[in-house]
Amino acid sequence: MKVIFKDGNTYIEDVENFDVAATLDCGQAFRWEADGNLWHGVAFDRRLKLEKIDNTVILYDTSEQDYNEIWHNYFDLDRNYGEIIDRLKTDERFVEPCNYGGGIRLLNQSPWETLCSFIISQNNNIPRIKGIIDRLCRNFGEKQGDFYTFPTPYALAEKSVEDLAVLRSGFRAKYILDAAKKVSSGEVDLEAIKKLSCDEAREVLMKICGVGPKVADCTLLFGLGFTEAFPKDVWIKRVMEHNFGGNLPECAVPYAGIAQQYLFFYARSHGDEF
DNA sequence: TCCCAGGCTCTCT
DNA sequence: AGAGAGCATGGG
Repeated sequence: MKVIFKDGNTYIEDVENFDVAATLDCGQAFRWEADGNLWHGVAFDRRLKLEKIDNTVILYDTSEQDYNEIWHNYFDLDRNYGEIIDRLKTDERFVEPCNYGGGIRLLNQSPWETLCSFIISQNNNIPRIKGIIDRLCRNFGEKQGDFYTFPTPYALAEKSVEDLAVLRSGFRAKYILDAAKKVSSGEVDLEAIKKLSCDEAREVLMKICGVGPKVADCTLLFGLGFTEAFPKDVWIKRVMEHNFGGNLPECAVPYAGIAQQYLFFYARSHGDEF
């Protein structure tokens, strides 16, 4: 991999295991849209347009500083996915999922946005999750040029369930507010729990009303860097039943969250029995 | 129309 | 501890 800054763009050349479309559309983040081969979205209060041409990922209008401070880590470019995939493939059942989804990279997202987004995700479908998050940003985020930032927990903590009716998020509104209150008050310190063990951090997150094991594990995995977190949604539960007898094989345990992404992506398009 | 969605809380055993 | 109802809303 080689990173070049030229004409105001960032070019990531010879990049391995980076399928831009799969990474942005596999259900780990909800603020990315495709316009043909070009993807655009917002993360960490910055707008980004990107696409992959041949084996180069181009981040448009991105300074060296933004790349170094935001996008390099956001796209998890320090991780060697090839090694992880090789290890997973020592178990036959991971071969097809890895071949199919091996271009998915974990997005290291903002902890608060991740927590809030996956609270909204519960018992919901991806198109509607995106719609609710879009309305959340438009109504309570900050307008910056042609986009809206993700609202802070402080901005949301002072709102009421009635205020949030514009989101049409149903029973989840009260959960969003409880999360906003606990995070903004420091009762749940999203930075501090990065230093805890995965189990301890999960326990803290679950103090929020509306955060159970699944939402907590998504937050741990996509927002707090715990690759051993293993979110179990309806798809993964079926995959685990049908193919793994309920337990992950040893080779997947340290990277359970990454393995989970491959299994989720594969199962959604191929069905859960393989 | 019906079923379901990247679940969780509450209640009842 | 485990099972089941109810939850808001709208996409397919």
